[in-house]
Amino acid sequence: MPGKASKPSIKNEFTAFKTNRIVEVASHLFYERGYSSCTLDHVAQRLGVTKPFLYSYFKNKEAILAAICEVGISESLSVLERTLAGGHADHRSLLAEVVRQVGRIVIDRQEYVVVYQREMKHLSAKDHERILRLRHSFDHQIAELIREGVEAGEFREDTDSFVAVWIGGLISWIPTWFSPQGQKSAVDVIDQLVDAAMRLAGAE
Amino acid sequence: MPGKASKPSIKNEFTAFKTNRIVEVASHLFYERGYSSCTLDHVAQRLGVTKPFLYSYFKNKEAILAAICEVGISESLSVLERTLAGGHADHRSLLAEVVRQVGRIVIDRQEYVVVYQREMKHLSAKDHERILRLRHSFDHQIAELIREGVEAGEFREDTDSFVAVWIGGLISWIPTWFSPQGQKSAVDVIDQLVDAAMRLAGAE
DNA sequence: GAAAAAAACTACTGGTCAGTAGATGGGAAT
DNA sequence: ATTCCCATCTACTGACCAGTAGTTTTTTTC
Repeated sequence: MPGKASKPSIKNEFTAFKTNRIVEVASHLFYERGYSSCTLDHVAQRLGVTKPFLYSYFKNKEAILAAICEVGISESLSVLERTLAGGHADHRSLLAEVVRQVGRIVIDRQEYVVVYQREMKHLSAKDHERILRLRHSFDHQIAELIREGVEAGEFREDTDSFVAVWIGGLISWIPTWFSPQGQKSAVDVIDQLVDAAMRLAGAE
Repeated sequence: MPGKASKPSIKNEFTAFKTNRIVEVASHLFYERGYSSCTLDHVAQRLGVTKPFLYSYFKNKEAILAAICEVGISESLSVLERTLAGGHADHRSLLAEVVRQVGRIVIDRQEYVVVYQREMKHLSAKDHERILRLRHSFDHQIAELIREGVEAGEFREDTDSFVAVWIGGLISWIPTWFSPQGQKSAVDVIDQLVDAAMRLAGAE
């Protein structure tokens, strides 16, 4: 059961491993077929187990979805906070670095992010609210970063801190069109993303 | 049945009206509950009719979805072409005008656009391909507009025409966060959108 | 206004699926 | 070796739903 803080032990590691595998496989299938059209029998089959197995690791189908939805945003938040803490010279390079790292996450976690965006509304009110708070915290910190950067004269002074939302959109949009098999490599896309974010912030 | 070119007549107008109402109501319910979780009985009930009624206007559930998905992109395309035709002075104002108009469409047709993005994968291969072609045509024409603008020296010369995709992302992202009840009015958002698009294109 | 045609309805089917009760079997403890 | 326990499974239920067959109601036609 995720969200439970336990002492580390061989047993807990096994449990964590299995929980994780369920989330991985479910995420992939939800991505392919959509949450409502993907059955738990499908997920179980792909894992080589049976449906009741899933129910000993998750309360119900929705709990699996919640676990999936949390991955992208909580990783992004922790990268954001780590980057803000590690002393970067100026707001410009700070923003660039955050965008670069989060861009990497949404590309690596592409399917999780897409499932989150598409299926969010199937979350229980509680899970929905919790995850939305994480998202708002992220946007808010980016907005703050931009506000400070404008004050410091590093971004064009007519830049509204609301561009944080536009930059968030840029990032969130990637997983819907990016394909690892496409012509553009992940690195190319991330470079372009960083460039686009800097343009939006007015940092030339 | 949509996609049928018939002589105008009172009868056809009635049919078109009913078809349209089905699409409207279905779009709203698909938006709220998701395509797979929304039953045709629900749609019928909301319309004050019964399920077989729907089947005399659409072949099946997927056909209703296809009709919904087509709205946003086909309106955007026709606005794009109208704007390109109506002689605008320069590429800068041409791009601004297209973005403004399409921004207006995605806000007005918010629910249609979101359903399209979320539920696209439930379309039949045929419908999916047809609608994707429309989308690509749009992106391609924007890319062309930017390429010409760069050549004409109206946009920064280091602007890759791939920013068309980023601008498309900016636009497509709006319906997922914009709320008519929110603090920001539609006009504000569109103004900001146009500003953001111009920054991405490197038109200062 | 009767007959024919069109439109919409009632009532059903066959299949699907989240979630559960109780069985089973293999490892740990005594 | 026997008991117990935990993980997992088999087998089921109750509800739901896309799509349809055949009937009724309304409109059109003559």
